[in-house]
Amino acid sequence: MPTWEETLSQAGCRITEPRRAVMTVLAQAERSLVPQEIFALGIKLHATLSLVTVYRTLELFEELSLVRRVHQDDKCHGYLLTAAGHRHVLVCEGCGRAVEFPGQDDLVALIARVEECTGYQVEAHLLQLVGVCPHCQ
Amino acid sequence: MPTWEETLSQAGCRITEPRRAVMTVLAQAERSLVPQEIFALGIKLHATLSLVTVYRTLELFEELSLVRRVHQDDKCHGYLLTAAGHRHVLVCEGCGRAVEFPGQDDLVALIARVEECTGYQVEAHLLQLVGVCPHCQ
DNA sequence: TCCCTTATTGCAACTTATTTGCAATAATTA
DNA sequence: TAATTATTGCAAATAAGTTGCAATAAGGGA
Repeated sequence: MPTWEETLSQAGCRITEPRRAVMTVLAQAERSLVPQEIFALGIKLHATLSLVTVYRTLELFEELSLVRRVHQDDKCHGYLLTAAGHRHVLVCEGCGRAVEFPGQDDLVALIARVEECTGYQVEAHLLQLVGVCPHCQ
Repeated sequence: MPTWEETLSQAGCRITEPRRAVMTVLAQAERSLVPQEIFALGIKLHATLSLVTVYRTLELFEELSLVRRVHQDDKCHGYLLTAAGHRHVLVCEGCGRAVEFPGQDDLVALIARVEECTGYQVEAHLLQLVGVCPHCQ
């Protein structure tokens, strides 16, 4: 598994201080963060960081699958570092802390059935769980 | 199953032209619509409809579970009329057409397993499928 | 049916979120 | 180290959603 720096280089992108700051913030976060939050934390690491750059960096990172967006009922668009092999997220409604879990298999049967019933061809799925984490219980 | 008018009345809310327009638009839509779209269609039914009212109406309808929000990769917050008993949506990435499907059972096992692994208490889930509908294939 | 109460509406202004153009800056490659 | 060009940050524009408030209209009761 390549490092994020390698992923960036291979895509012909540069490794810069702002990007490093965003990545560090996300790596240290134990919950999903919105751009504003990433900016607020990131500026401590790179004093001239701008919010615009945070947006652009997140867009790039998402294209490269380095981060993923998580959807929440109210605020869409929290960002989370992508963990290898994991595709689903469980977000705590109390503190926003997030854990990832595998769980492809359970969906395969479901998706096959839905495809048959509806005639749709299913290309992707969005599965997120919302709950209360051990800390918040 | 009560009509939406009954649901509104029982909640102490009034049945107004703007609300009727929003409901009609959603009932006739075969895909999820964003507030702007609902406004554009709704103004044909009620000439003085305003976008502000659309937002407020959608908020109310969502509280009363008359409509549901659907999330999409890019644009969050499309709205869809709630069908009874159905909790999941399959959205066509071509035209936005949406169908609903049941599918609780498959998730029960998955959720139980995730709860055990993570220590989280799962309260809700967001499952949406994205695919290509028969029309668009 | 008309009146009265009060929920609802629409306007205008505001806040928040996100995007874009562009000149200055800094990362890489030779 | 110099040259090339991706990237940055500013400022301004755009988009999305919210709020205060006076005017309006729904619906219960006389």
